[in-house]
Amino acid sequence: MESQSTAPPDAPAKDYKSTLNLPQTHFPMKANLTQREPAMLTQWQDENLYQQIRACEHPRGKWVLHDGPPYANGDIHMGHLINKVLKDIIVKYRTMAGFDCEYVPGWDCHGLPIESAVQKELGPKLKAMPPSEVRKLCRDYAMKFVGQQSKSFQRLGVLGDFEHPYLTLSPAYEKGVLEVLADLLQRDLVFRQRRPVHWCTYDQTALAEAELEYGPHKSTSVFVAFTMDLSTGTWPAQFGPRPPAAGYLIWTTTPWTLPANRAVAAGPKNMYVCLADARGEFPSLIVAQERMEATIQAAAHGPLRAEYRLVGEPISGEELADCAIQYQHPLETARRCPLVCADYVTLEDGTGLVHTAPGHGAEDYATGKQYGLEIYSPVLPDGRYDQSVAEFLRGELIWDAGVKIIEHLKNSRLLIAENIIEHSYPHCWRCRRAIIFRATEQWFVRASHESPLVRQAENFIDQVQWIPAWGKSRISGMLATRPDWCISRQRSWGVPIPAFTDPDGHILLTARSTARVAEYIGLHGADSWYTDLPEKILGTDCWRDDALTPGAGTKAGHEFITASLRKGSDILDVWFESGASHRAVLEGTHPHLGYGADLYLEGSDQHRGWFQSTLLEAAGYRDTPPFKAVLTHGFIVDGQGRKMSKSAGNDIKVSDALKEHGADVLRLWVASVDYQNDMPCSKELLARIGEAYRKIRNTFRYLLGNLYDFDPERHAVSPAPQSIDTWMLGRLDQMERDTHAAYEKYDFHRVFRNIYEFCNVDISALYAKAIKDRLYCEWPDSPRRRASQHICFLLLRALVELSTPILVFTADEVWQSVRQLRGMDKAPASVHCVSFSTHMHAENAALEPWPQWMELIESGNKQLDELKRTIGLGNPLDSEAVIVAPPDEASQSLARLYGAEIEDALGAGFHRIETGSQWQIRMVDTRGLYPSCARSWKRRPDVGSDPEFPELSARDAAVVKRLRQRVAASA
RNA sequence: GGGCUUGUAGCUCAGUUGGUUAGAGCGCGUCACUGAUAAUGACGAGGUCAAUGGUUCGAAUCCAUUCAGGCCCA
Repeated sequence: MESQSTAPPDAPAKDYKSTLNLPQTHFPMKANLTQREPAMLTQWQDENLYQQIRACEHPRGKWVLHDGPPYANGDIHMGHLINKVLKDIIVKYRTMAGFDCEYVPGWDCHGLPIESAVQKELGPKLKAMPPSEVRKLCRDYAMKFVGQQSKSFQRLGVLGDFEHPYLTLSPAYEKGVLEVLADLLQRDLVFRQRRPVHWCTYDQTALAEAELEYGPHKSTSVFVAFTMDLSTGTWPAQFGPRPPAAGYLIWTTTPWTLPANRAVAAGPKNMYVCLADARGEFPSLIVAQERMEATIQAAAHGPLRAEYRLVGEPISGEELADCAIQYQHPLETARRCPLVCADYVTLEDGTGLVHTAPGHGAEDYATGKQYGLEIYSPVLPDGRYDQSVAEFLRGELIWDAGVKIIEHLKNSRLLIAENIIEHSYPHCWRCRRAIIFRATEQWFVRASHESPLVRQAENFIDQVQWIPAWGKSRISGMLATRPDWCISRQRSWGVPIPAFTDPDGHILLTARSTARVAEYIGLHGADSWYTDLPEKILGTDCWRDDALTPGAGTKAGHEFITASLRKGSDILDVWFESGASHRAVLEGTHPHLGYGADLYLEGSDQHRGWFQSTLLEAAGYRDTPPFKAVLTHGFIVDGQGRKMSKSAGNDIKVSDALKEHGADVLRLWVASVDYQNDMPCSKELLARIGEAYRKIRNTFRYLLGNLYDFDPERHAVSPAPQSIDTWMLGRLDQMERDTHAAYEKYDFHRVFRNIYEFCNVDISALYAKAIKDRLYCEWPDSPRRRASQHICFLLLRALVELSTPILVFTADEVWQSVRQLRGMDKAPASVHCVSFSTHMHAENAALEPWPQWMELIESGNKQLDELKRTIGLGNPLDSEAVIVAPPDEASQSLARLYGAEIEDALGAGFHRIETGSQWQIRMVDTRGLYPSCARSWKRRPDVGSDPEFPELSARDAAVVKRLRQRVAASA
């Protein structure tokens, strides 16, 4: 007798489960990526998958993404991950789209961080070691991290020529770097000039910003009056009548730099006033209005005990400079120096007038350059004054000179006040001693705004596609304000600047000599610069060439006796090295890739870094840009949008995330966020992506499971026009086109959304639900079932293809199951060797009139929910869909045509058609109306129509009969 | 402080040239199914569109300012 539930536990009825076509697959639901991925990776490497892909046909030709070299230092972090994964997604997509995309990974191997790390390990032993020894240790250090990072990148599923990466320490690369330098020299774009650098007088070496440690330091600060030469310029009327004597009052914490003073800087917008001594005994003083009180106080307690007070009106720094009154140098009475304007002058302390020594400070240097001041630095490497200073200071250690200078100023009655202050000051990271700024000779590339090189670079910028578009304004802005490029570093670990100096101080660094050294280093490596003799490197006893003379002039046809030459000890800025990769790699070590890469892809910080150095170098000697497009990504931030850092404790380690989620989940995360902005990442977010991954994986599993007996060659059937199959095909077509468009535009989060929502909504909630009955219950070969299987096959194929660039492991895992399907044994062994299916499905696809049915289905679902809550209707199969159609014949026949599809889409047991004024649907509880079929669990009036199977519906009875016949026939 | 840039539901994202009641998926809550089962389905609740001021008949959208982030500089 009828029971209330569909499958009573104690039902005596026959078990028809074995007669159903239930899904069968070995594809596991649980991904277990942490184990499976490394195993797949090993297999890829054993089979040399990358070379297999290279060997495939690539009908659309070469397309080059040129890798920016990460620094060979430390473990990889999330920044590396997004960069490499984005690159890999693009390379894989374009490969599957028919392009020949060779991916040559590179590493930046030279530079300070490695050298510092090695020096730290060495400690005091360092001093006794020649550069070539240090360089060997640096090389070992770099190579260790190249190996480590290479492994990590590959673990992320990145495919490329990891067997033959490009390394900036390889002789072939170094050769390319020097060739670029030679080309720039050829075009007169390299020059030599003094510039202040951080200098440790104890270790007698230049230091980089990263080698400084800021800590408290006691300095003697002095207020010094720089006597104005009132015979120059015009005394400003606002200050009242011209006094007999006056001075610019400066304040400094480094009195030892006073000998190198070349100007006084005023803030152009600051207001300046004139102070007069109450007793008329001392010169008037010019100071910033805001510093007036502090100055009067200081002067009152200073050695002169002067009592200053305000006279006249204030004027701006700009106006003051316009008065053009020079001053007498405090230590060289014959020298006259100007008052200039500088934006960095602050009013927080001092006098608002800044003592400017262009040879002893970065800002002072900039001001010096701007006003054409002498970059004067009379300090020797050991911290003693040279012979060019006042006699009483010659040979004096600068750290001890302060006292003498102050004494001298006191005697000249120029010292208005002095006191000891403690402030934060840079110290050498190695010896912990205070450092100084000291101007030394440096090599520069002419890259400031007026330079022809920058004009060419700006021209290039217009020809490049910047993604996102604002990258263009960003790099343009940087280029417009940049100074000349200082390319020399006083270091050992890098590519030497191949300059030679003869005993008379003539310097040899020309296009010709550099090209010669490039060739030599290309053969013997840069180490040979440190070990081999000049005559061997240059290959001649006498080299006739242009020379830089000691007086900074040039001399043509100078004869350099090579045996007497001294090799320069400077190396090139590492940015110069990586900026030459277009020459060293694309035209050098991998010439088939060619100049003019299709794409550079790095973090947006590289607008100042690699993009710019590449652009500048190329602009120095090429007519076309080094890249056709530049794509940038943002930086990782945490769940709150704050930057990630170890100290903040919100950082996520790649190794941890990999251990927890596997590479494909991390790759899916990269694809899921809009990388053009900051990319939020947190444990929570990754867990969320893990769920998305499982949904996609289960969709694959469902599709595979229902294809266990399907042979696309033999069973492919076009779906009936009214079938939901046809709608599914229409959605697939739409989704494929949209996803390809998104890939083309590098819009990976749109790719992700398309795929994910397609799995969730179109397949899982609608299609898979609707075709369950026909797949499970119909005769295996029935056209209705085969048509749906055909669609499942197309869905599977499209989904696996479209997700391959992102889910590189899972897609290949799915692919192995696809190959096991009937008739698929000829498919490529790896999905990575598959090209995208070119056929879209539009010709068979039609979405109409499904939007209308979707509304009915939505309404039906709501009613089912209502029935569930009110009368406890659990299973939709225990309901029927009453489709109410308008009375016209067209509507009625439409309803008859689609009725069964709507029934299935709702998971209902039966449907009827009624006539009404407008389209409607009504869900009816049929538990008291029809019996339930023991096989399909559908409640329908035709259950029991076959007397032989009273518990089955007509369709199920027929199928079971046929099965019985087949079993009998085969027996 | 300067250049570039971001801010729409708990999360990730859509929101065309300004135009009804701002959308999706996930997550969350409730329920159902137990023949996709450590799966699956249904329904539901979530938003002052960062804030303020302006332009407009009308602003998430245009303008200004502010706040909070990010990268690069100083």
